[in-house]
Amino acid sequence: MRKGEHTRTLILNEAVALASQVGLEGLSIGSLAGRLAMSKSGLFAHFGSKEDLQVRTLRRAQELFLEQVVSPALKEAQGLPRLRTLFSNWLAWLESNDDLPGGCLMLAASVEYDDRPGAVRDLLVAGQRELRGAIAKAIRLAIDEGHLEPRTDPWQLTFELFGIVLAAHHDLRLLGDARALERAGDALERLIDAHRAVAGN
Amino acid sequence: MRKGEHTRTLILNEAVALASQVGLEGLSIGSLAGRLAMSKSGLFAHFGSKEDLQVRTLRRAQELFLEQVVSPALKEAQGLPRLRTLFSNWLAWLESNDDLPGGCLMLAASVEYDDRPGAVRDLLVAGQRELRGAIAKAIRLAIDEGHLEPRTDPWQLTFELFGIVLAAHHDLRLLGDARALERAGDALERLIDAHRAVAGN
DNA sequence: GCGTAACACGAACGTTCGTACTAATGTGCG
DNA sequence: CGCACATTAGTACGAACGTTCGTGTTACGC
Repeated sequence: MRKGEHTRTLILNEAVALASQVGLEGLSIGSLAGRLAMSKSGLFAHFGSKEDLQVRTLRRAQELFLEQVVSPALKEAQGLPRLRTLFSNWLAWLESNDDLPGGCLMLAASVEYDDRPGAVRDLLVAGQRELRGAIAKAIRLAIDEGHLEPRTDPWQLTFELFGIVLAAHHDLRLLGDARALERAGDALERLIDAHRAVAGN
Repeated sequence: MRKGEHTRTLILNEAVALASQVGLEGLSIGSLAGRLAMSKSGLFAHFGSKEDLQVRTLRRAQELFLEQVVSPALKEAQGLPRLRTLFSNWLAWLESNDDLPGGCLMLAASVEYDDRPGAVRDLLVAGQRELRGAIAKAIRLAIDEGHLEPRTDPWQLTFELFGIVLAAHHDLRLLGDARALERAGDALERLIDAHRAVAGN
């Protein structure tokens, strides 16, 4: 009973790493089993289907993102400190190759499944909506704290901040440009600054 | 001699459309042949290998992008008019589902191949470098024309503008958010405005 | 209009894919 | 220790993959 869940977690961690490189569709049960030195059928028994494996893998990645990016930011004080921590954690997440040697799995899967209806896509959309909501909420709190201008549109600013993260991910992964993080940091800071309240922090 | 090239063009156009939905890796010779009502082997004869098909498909997409986005912009006057046209064409390209029912193939392939060395990745990187250079050059010209502040960093601004396009593509495709283009337009305008020279256009 | 080269086809190859069954392990409780 | 069950391995399947080959069938230059 307990052994099973343990190995399943082991499988999912490896699945996250592998899928970040070859994509959720390219993630094959055979190659995953090979990496873990176990049989294909033995691994498959933990999941009812490939789609189930894909969904669980994606959920594991979302968990990791929550643990490493969102939750630590929520421990910071409301307003700009929290907002800044959120995005600096996010940039660190893009760079960290511990769990995701192939880049952010959610971003990769978003492109891969934007045209493929199904459970994976639904999960991606739900996760994205949740994240966007969290960012917008953090912005709203920063407005309430008097850090950002009251006329700031939280959803628009969320959109633009997200774009900077996407650009950083792209340049980091495809172009291997180490300056991408620096550029992203500058861009974030300037964008926030443009919405700063006059007497703000 | 001529017949062959004609059908090959037909194949590549269909390949671009299909690959935009399922990715360059998901693009299978069998399904592509099925769409064109021709045999798998007959289609394969036009390309020495699958990688060759992938490379040619990507090149065709790059051609289309040049024709529909970059070239028309180069006909505009140097400076902000050209820069604005470039990005408004780009946003229209993201939206247009004529040739690319599954979104921009280059953006999809960038995520798919950011970890896969080979001819496809090399072509992607080269195309991206070329595009970035063209944008940075357009920005430099806008500075020379006195439209943008001289202290503007062309590469940094290129990075940030590109991020807005990425965010638009993401929201448009994954979330199906129709407001994405509007948001992107606002963001682009405000970003350009922030770098506008005091006596600028 | 004929001959030849270019083109398309169908069949088959070896592999790998996801999945289904069955048999042999291994684990943990009484 | 031994029983019951959860967990792994083994094997087999049909389908799809990229690729090769041999053979018809068109199109085009002379």
